[in-house]
Order: sequence, then C-alpha cells, then structure tokens
Amino acid sequence: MEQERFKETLRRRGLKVTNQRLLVLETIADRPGQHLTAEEIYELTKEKYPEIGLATIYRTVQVLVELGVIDKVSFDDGFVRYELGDAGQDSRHHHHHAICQRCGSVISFEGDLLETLEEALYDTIGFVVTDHEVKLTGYCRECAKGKENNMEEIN
Amino acid sequence: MEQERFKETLRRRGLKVTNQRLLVLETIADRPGQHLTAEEIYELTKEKYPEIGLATIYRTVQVLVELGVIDKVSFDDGFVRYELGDAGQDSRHHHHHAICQRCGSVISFEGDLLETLEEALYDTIGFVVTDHEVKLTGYCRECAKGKENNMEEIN
DNA sequence: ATCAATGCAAAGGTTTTGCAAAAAT
DNA sequence: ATTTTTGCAAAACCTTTGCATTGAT
Repeated sequence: MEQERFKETLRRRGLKVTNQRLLVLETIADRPGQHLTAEEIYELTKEKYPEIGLATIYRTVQVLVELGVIDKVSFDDGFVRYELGDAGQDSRHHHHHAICQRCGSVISFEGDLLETLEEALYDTIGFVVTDHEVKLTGYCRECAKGKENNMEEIN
Repeated sequence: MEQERFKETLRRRGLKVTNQRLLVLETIADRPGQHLTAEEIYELTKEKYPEIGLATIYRTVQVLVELGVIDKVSFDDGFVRYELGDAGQDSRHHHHHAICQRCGSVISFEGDLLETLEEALYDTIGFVVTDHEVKLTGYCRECAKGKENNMEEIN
C-alpha cells in the first residue's frame, strides 16, 4: 500500500517512522483537492491523535515538503497551505490553480502547456526547471455574473 | 512625466497626494527588476525621508497594489515582495519568475503563452481570468553545474 | 475646516525554537 | 544505548491596528 512507500522513504533518509508523521500525511491524503492550512491539519489530526502539538504539524509538513510528498501553495490570503503532491506521476507537476478574487474559491486544473517554455528557458539561460506553479486570478462563473450587476464596486 | 499620472490616479480615487506615497513609489520604480520586501522598501525610503514609519510602508504598498501600480509577489521565502507592475502595457500581465531553489536568485522573463489556457478555462468552467502568475522552480545555470558535483547532498 | 494619512507603540497572527521527556532504531 | 522526535511554552517574525497628531484639500 501507499503508506509502506512513505515509511520506506522516511527510512531511506534516516528519518524515523512516527505515528504523528503517518497521521499528518493521512490527514492530507484523505482530502484530495483540498488545500489545508497548518491549523486545519492540526485540528483534523487531533481528532485521531489528541495529544499532538501544533509545532509537530509545522515540523512534519516541512519534512513532507522536503520529501516531495506534499506541496506548499499560497493563495495570498495570509495562510500557507498544503496539498498532496502529484509527484511520481511523470516526474513533472501539472497541477494549477484558479483563484476567484471575489469569493476566494479555488479551482484546480491540469495542464502541461509549460513544457515549451521550460525548454526555451533551458536553451536560453541554462535554467533547469524542476517544478512549476501557475496561479490564475479572476472571477469564477458565479462571481463574474454578480460583477455585472455591481459595476460601482469594481470601478 | 510618470509621477503626474500617479498623482492623478490618487486624486481620481479621492486619495491624498503625500510625500510618503510619492517616495515609496519612487523607491520601487527606481529599481526595476528587483523584488523588494516591505522592510527593504522601508530602509531605502528612509534614506530620503528618515521620519517615515514602517506602518506607512505597509499601508502604502497596499494602496499601490490596489491601484495596480505595483504587484505583490512571493517566492516562498517567508517574505511578501513588491515590484513595479507591468500594467498599462496591454491589459494583461506577461511577466513571470524562475526561482533557483539552491541560491535563491530570481530571473524574470516575459511570456504570453497562457492565453490559450485562459480561453479554455472560460469556455469550460466560465472562469474569467484577470491576472496570472507563473512561478518556476529549479536550478539556475551556476547551481545546476554545482549540483552535478554534489549528488550526496541531493539524494 | 474637514477628512485622510502618518508615526509610534501595542497587539495580532502565524511560524519557529529551546528544552526536557518520550519514542524509535 | 543512541539519536531523533515530540509537546509545551516562549520567542521570533511579519503585518495590522488604535489613536493622537500632522498634513492635504
């Protein structure tokens, strides 16, 4: 199963397999498509392991990010958020976000149209891309509708 | 000159033209291509106006972002940064960043290959894109070189 | 004269750190 | 037995806010 691979990854790096690490990953893995803050991960993990501390959450997500198991994302709302990484798929990440600037909803979508850009970057300045993040801002369908009725607010 | 247009923008919004606002914008505008933190803007602006307070910097960059004069960017190093906006060019921003994960250097580049993606997003889910940000992570030429000689560190 | 903007200091919120105790190898 | 990890509380950090004063219109 998936968890065995994670334990193996920890051991390979000389890190210890702890209940806290397994549970934090489980919390995130059980909610694909969500983008959890440290505080949210803390509250959710406490349901299964009430004695866990917030500092452990911070230390654990740091480890998980370093291992490439989860990704760090930010939607500029003052919180750093974490989501399951799409590592292991085909070595590149193709997972992006569209953030509604009115209601704050986040839509995730796939797309691999950055490959030509990445090749060009390597050819011109020698930059080797290992990861990329595309963040689109705008208005989701609902809010785009509402916007038309509220032009005073916008301009 | 450029500054007149800024004063005009402030007035049009009912905001007052103050020395602090002019100087903060000048600090940023004088350093194209740099990505300054609030603290850096504070230190630099203090050279010209020693009595300015850090709170004013925070309040001013907030205004400048709202006016679209500067953009807020983050390279996940714990600082929010600001750079001159490329607004006014042709209504869309085409300015992106490649961040070296070893040395932290940031390379800015242009590119408008997101248009097809944005059209597709509108056609499929009705999302109206007003801005976009592309963040590439990887290794700059120098660090990519160094990496080959230091595989222990990486794996 | 009016109302917005500033500076300072204090408060706010998230994230990190020191350290002794507990757990994993 | 050794070394890492944890939990707690305190500290650090960036950012925001309250308020009296100053400054712009």
